[in-house]
Amino acid sequence: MATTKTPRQELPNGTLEMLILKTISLGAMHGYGIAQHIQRVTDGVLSAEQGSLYPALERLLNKGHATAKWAQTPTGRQARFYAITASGRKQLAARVADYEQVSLAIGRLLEA
Amino acid sequence: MATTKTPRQELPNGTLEMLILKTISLGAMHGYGIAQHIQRVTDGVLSAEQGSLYPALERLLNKGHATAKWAQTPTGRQARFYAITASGRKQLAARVADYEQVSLAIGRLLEA
DNA sequence: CTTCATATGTAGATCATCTACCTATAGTCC
DNA sequence: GGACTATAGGTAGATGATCTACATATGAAG
Repeated sequence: MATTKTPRQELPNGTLEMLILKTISLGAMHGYGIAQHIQRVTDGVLSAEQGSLYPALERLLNKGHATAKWAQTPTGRQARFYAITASGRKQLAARVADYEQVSLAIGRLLEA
Repeated sequence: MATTKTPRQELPNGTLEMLILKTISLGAMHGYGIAQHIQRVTDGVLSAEQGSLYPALERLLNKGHATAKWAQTPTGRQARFYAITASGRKQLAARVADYEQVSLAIGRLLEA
Protein backbone atom coordinates (compact mmCIF):
# COMPACT_ATOMS: atom_id res chain seq x y z
CA MET A 1 0.00 0.00 0.00
CA ALA A 2 2.83 2.34 0.74
CA THR A 3 0.58 4.62 2.70
CA THR A 4 3.46 6.97 3.38
CA LYS A 5 2.94 9.10 6.44
CA THR A 6 2.84 12.18 4.21
CA PRO A 7 4.04 14.99 6.48
CA ARG A 8 1.23 17.27 5.48
CA GLN A 9 1.70 20.97 5.34
CA GLU A 10 5.36 21.07 6.06
CA LEU A 11 5.47 24.79 5.42
CA PRO A 12 3.11 27.31 7.03
CA ASN A 13 0.92 29.12 4.53
CA GLY A 14 2.54 32.13 2.95
CA THR A 15 5.96 31.18 4.19
CA LEU A 16 7.15 29.76 0.90
CA GLU A 17 6.79 33.10 -0.85
CA MET A 18 8.77 34.73 1.90
CA LEU A 19 11.55 32.18 1.61
CA ILE A 20 11.65 32.53 -2.16
CA LEU A 21 11.81 36.31 -1.92
CA LYS A 22 14.58 36.04 0.63
CA THR A 23 16.49 33.65 -1.59
CA ILE A 24 16.30 35.76 -4.74
CA SER A 25 17.06 38.87 -2.71
CA LEU A 26 20.59 37.47 -2.57
CA GLY A 27 20.77 37.43 -6.35
CA ALA A 28 18.75 36.29 -9.37
CA MET A 29 18.25 32.56 -9.41
CA HIS A 30 16.30 29.94 -11.33
CA GLY A 31 13.60 27.78 -9.77
CA TYR A 32 15.64 24.67 -9.47
CA GLY A 33 18.41 26.64 -7.81
CA ILE A 34 15.98 28.20 -5.36
CA ALA A 35 14.75 24.77 -4.34
CA GLN A 36 18.30 23.55 -3.87
CA HIS A 37 19.24 26.59 -1.85
CA ILE A 38 16.33 26.14 0.53
CA GLN A 39 17.11 22.49 0.99
CA ARG A 40 20.81 23.05 1.47
CA VAL A 41 20.57 25.91 3.94
CA THR A 42 18.02 24.07 6.07
CA ASP A 43 19.84 20.75 5.94
CA GLY A 44 16.85 19.19 4.24
CA VAL A 45 14.38 20.21 6.93
CA LEU A 46 12.53 22.36 4.42
CA SER A 47 12.10 21.66 0.76
CA ALA A 48 10.26 23.56 -1.93
CA GLU A 49 8.63 20.93 -4.10
CA GLN A 50 7.90 21.76 -7.71
CA GLY A 51 4.17 21.69 -7.16
CA SER A 52 4.48 24.45 -4.60
CA LEU A 53 7.47 26.28 -5.97
CA TYR A 54 6.40 27.07 -9.50
CA PRO A 55 2.91 28.25 -8.62
CA ALA A 56 4.47 30.42 -5.91
CA LEU A 57 6.88 31.89 -8.44
CA GLU A 58 3.98 32.64 -10.78
CA ARG A 59 2.18 34.42 -7.96
CA LEU A 60 5.24 36.53 -7.28
CA LEU A 61 5.44 37.49 -10.95
CA ASN A 62 1.74 38.35 -11.07
CA LYS A 63 2.05 40.55 -8.02
CA GLY A 64 5.11 42.28 -9.42
CA HIS A 65 7.32 41.11 -6.59
CA ALA A 66 9.66 39.40 -9.02
CA THR A 67 10.62 39.44 -12.68
CA ALA A 68 11.81 36.57 -14.80
CA LYS A 69 13.91 36.14 -17.89
CA TRP A 70 15.27 33.17 -19.71
CA ALA A 71 19.01 32.85 -19.79
CA GLN A 72 21.77 30.28 -19.86
CA THR A 73 23.06 28.58 -16.77
CA PRO A 74 26.82 28.21 -16.31
CA THR A 75 26.39 24.64 -17.54
CA GLY A 76 24.84 25.78 -20.80
CA ARG A 77 21.18 25.10 -20.13
CA GLN A 78 18.21 27.33 -20.58
CA ALA A 79 16.60 28.36 -17.33
CA ARG A 80 14.28 31.05 -16.09
CA PHE A 81 16.04 33.43 -13.75
CA TYR A 82 13.94 35.21 -11.18
CA ALA A 83 14.96 38.56 -9.75
CA ILE A 84 13.38 40.45 -6.88
CA THR A 85 11.81 43.85 -7.50
CA ALA A 86 11.54 46.89 -5.25
CA SER A 87 7.99 45.91 -4.31
CA GLY A 88 9.27 42.42 -3.68
CA ARG A 89 11.75 43.74 -1.16
CA LYS A 90 9.00 45.67 0.57
CA GLN A 91 6.85 42.57 0.62
CA LEU A 92 9.72 40.54 1.97
CA ALA A 93 10.30 42.98 4.80
CA ALA A 94 6.61 43.01 5.66
CA ARG A 95 6.36 39.23 5.61
CA VAL A 96 9.42 38.83 7.77
CA ALA A 97 8.07 41.35 10.27
CA ASP A 98 4.75 39.50 10.39
CA TYR A 99 6.44 36.17 10.71
CA GLU A 100 8.62 37.34 13.57
CA GLN A 101 5.72 38.85 15.43
CA VAL A 102 3.69 35.65 15.18
CA SER A 103 6.76 33.60 15.96
CA LEU A 104 7.38 35.61 19.11
CA ALA A 105 3.76 35.30 20.16
CA ILE A 106 3.81 31.53 19.73
CA GLY A 107 7.06 31.41 21.63
CA ARG A 108 5.50 33.26 24.51
CA LEU A 109 2.64 30.79 24.62
CA LEU A 110 4.91 27.79 24.53
CA GLU A 111 7.14 29.08 27.30
CA ALA A 112 4.40 29.62 29.84
CA MET B 1 -16.92 47.23 -2.03
CA ALA B 2 -15.51 47.04 1.45
CA THR B 3 -12.87 44.65 0.27
CA THR B 4 -11.41 44.44 3.74
CA LYS B 5 -7.78 43.46 3.68
CA THR B 6 -8.64 40.35 5.71
CA PRO B 7 -5.29 39.26 7.15
CA ARG B 8 -5.73 35.72 5.87
CA GLN B 9 -4.31 32.76 7.60
CA GLU B 10 -3.03 34.45 10.70
CA LEU B 11 -2.07 31.11 12.18
CA PRO B 12 -0.01 28.46 10.39
CA ASN B 13 -1.88 25.24 9.78
CA GLY B 14 -1.77 22.86 12.69
CA THR B 15 -0.49 25.48 15.08
CA LEU B 16 -3.82 26.15 16.68
CA GLU B 17 -4.10 22.58 17.96
CA MET B 18 -0.65 22.90 19.44
CA LEU B 19 -1.53 26.13 21.20
CA ILE B 20 -4.76 24.69 22.54
CA LEU B 21 -2.96 21.61 23.83
CA LYS B 22 -0.36 23.79 25.46
CA THR B 23 -3.05 25.92 27.06
CA ILE B 24 -5.04 23.04 28.52
CA SER B 25 -1.82 21.36 29.62
CA LEU B 26 -1.73 24.06 32.30
CA GLY B 27 -5.13 22.98 33.57
CA ALA B 28 -8.61 22.17 32.27
CA MET B 29 -10.25 25.12 30.63
CA HIS B 30 -13.34 25.94 28.59
CA GLY B 31 -13.23 27.14 25.00
CA TYR B 32 -13.91 30.74 25.72
CA GLY B 33 -11.19 30.73 28.35
CA ILE B 34 -8.71 29.17 25.96
CA ALA B 35 -9.38 31.90 23.43
CA GLN B 36 -8.91 34.55 26.07
CA HIS B 37 -5.72 32.99 27.31
CA ILE B 38 -4.20 32.93 23.85
CA GLN B 39 -5.17 36.51 23.22
CA ARG B 40 -3.95 37.71 26.59
CA VAL B 41 -0.59 35.97 26.56
CA THR B 42 0.18 37.17 23.05
CA ASP B 43 -1.02 40.72 23.64
CA GLY B 44 -3.65 40.26 20.98
CA VAL B 45 -1.18 39.23 18.28
CA LEU B 46 -2.86 35.84 18.06
CA SER B 47 -6.50 35.07 18.52
CA ALA B 48 -8.40 31.83 18.28
CA GLU B 49 -11.67 32.72 16.62
CA GLN B 50 -14.71 30.58 17.31
CA GLY B 51 -14.83 29.25 13.77
CA SER B 52 -11.33 27.85 14.20
CA LEU B 53 -11.36 27.09 17.89
CA TYR B 54 -14.39 24.85 18.24
CA PRO B 55 -13.65 22.67 15.22
CA ALA B 56 -10.09 22.34 16.51
CA LEU B 57 -11.39 21.27 19.92
CA GLU B 58 -13.63 18.68 18.24
CA ARG B 59 -10.65 17.31 16.38
CA LEU B 60 -8.70 17.00 19.60
CA LEU B 61 -11.58 15.10 21.19
CA ASN B 62 -11.89 12.80 18.19
CA LYS B 63 -8.21 12.01 18.28
CA GLY B 64 -8.30 11.37 22.00
CA HIS B 65 -5.91 14.19 22.77
CA ALA B 66 -8.44 15.85 25.04
CA THR B 67 -11.56 15.05 27.01
CA ALA B 68 -14.45 17.35 27.77
CA LYS B 69 -17.11 17.63 30.43
CA TRP B 70 -19.73 20.19 31.23
CA ALA B 71 -19.36 22.01 34.50
CA GLN B 72 -20.04 25.34 36.12
CA THR B 73 -17.73 28.27 35.79
CA PRO B 74 -16.88 30.32 38.89
CA THR B 75 -19.49 32.81 37.69
CA GLY B 76 -22.21 30.17 37.67
CA ARG B 77 -22.45 29.44 33.98
CA GLN B 78 -22.43 26.15 32.15
CA ALA B 79 -19.31 25.59 30.10
CA ARG B 80 -17.49 22.70 28.55
CA PHE B 81 -14.16 22.09 30.21
CA TYR B 82 -11.42 20.52 28.16
CA ALA B 83 -8.62 18.53 29.73
CA ILE B 84 -5.51 17.16 28.07
CA THR B 85 -4.92 13.41 27.96
CA ALA B 86 -1.69 11.43 28.03
CA SER B 87 -1.79 11.07 24.25
CA GLY B 88 -2.45 14.78 24.08
CA ARG B 89 0.74 15.48 25.97
CA LYS B 90 2.67 13.25 23.62
CA GLN B 91 1.11 14.99 20.65
CA LEU B 92 1.94 18.37 22.16
CA ALA B 93 5.58 17.41 22.64
CA ALA B 94 5.80 16.14 19.06
CA ARG B 95 4.17 19.24 17.63
CA VAL B 96 6.42 21.53 19.59
CA ALA B 97 9.49 19.62 18.42
CA ASP B 98 8.33 19.87 14.81
CA TYR B 99 7.51 23.50 15.17
CA GLU B 100 10.88 24.33 16.61
CA GLN B 101 12.72 22.44 13.92
CA VAL B 102 10.87 24.25 11.17
CA SER B 103 11.21 27.51 13.03
CA LEU B 104 14.96 27.07 13.27
CA ALA B 105 15.21 26.18 9.60
CA ILE B 106 13.27 29.27 8.57
CA GLY B 107 15.42 31.35 10.89
CA ARG B 108 18.54 30.05 9.20
CA LEU B 109 17.18 31.00 5.80
CA LEU B 110 16.21 34.47 6.90
CA GLU B 111 19.56 35.16 8.49
CA ALA B 112 21.64 34.38 5.44
C1' DC C 1 -36.20 45.43 28.97
C1' DT C 2 -32.31 46.22 26.61
C1' DT C 3 -27.63 45.71 26.19
C1' DC C 4 -23.14 43.61 27.16
C1' DA C 5 -20.01 39.92 28.29
C1' DT C 6 -19.88 35.20 28.55
C1' DA C 7 -20.30 30.79 26.25
C1' DT C 8 -20.94 27.26 22.42
C1' DG C 9 -21.46 26.12 18.10
C1' DT C 10 -22.35 25.71 12.49
C1' DA C 11 -22.00 26.92 7.35
C1' DG C 12 -19.42 27.94 3.58
C1' DA C 13 -15.36 29.90 1.25
C1' DT C 14 -10.69 30.41 0.72
C1' DC C 15 -6.35 29.12 -1.05
C1' DA C 16 -1.56 27.80 -0.33
C1' DT C 17 0.36 23.58 -0.07
C1' DC C 18 1.01 18.79 -1.34
C1' DT C 19 1.33 14.45 -4.21
C1' DA C 20 1.86 12.82 -8.52
C1' DC C 21 2.41 13.33 -13.05
C1' DC C 22 4.51 15.08 -17.73
C1' DT C 23 8.11 17.15 -20.84
C1' DA C 24 12.80 18.25 -22.33
C1' DT C 25 18.01 18.45 -22.65
C1' DA C 26 23.11 17.93 -21.50
C1' DG C 27 26.40 14.74 -20.16
C1' DT C 28 28.11 10.14 -19.19
C1' DC C 29 28.57 5.28 -19.43
C1' DC C 30 28.21 0.98 -22.07
C1' DG D 1 23.17 4.00 -30.74
C1' DG D 2 20.85 3.45 -26.29
C1' DA D 3 20.12 3.98 -21.39
C1' DC D 4 20.40 6.60 -17.53
C1' DT D 5 21.04 10.50 -14.38
C1' DA D 6 20.90 15.29 -13.03
C1' DT D 7 19.14 19.42 -14.37
C1' DA D 8 15.20 22.39 -15.53
C1' DG D 9 10.23 23.84 -15.92
C1' DG D 10 5.72 22.95 -15.45
C1' DT D 11 0.35 21.22 -14.64
C1' DA D 12 -3.74 18.68 -12.40
C1' DG D 13 -6.32 17.69 -8.64
C1' DA D 14 -7.04 16.94 -3.63
C1' DT D 15 -6.60 18.28 0.85
C1' DG D 16 -8.03 20.51 4.91
C1' DA D 17 -7.17 23.83 8.57
C1' DT D 18 -8.31 28.36 8.95
C1' DC D 19 -11.31 32.35 8.39
C1' DT D 20 -15.61 35.25 8.11
C1' DA D 21 -20.10 35.44 9.37
C1' DC D 22 -23.99 33.88 11.50
C1' DA D 23 -27.10 31.70 15.20
C1' DT D 24 -28.22 30.69 19.94
C1' DA D 25 -28.53 31.17 24.98
C1' DT D 26 -28.00 33.27 29.68
C1' DG D 27 -26.41 36.06 33.75
C1' DA D 28 -25.63 40.66 35.16
C1' DA D 29 -26.11 45.61 34.92
C1' DG D 30 -28.40 49.81 33.90
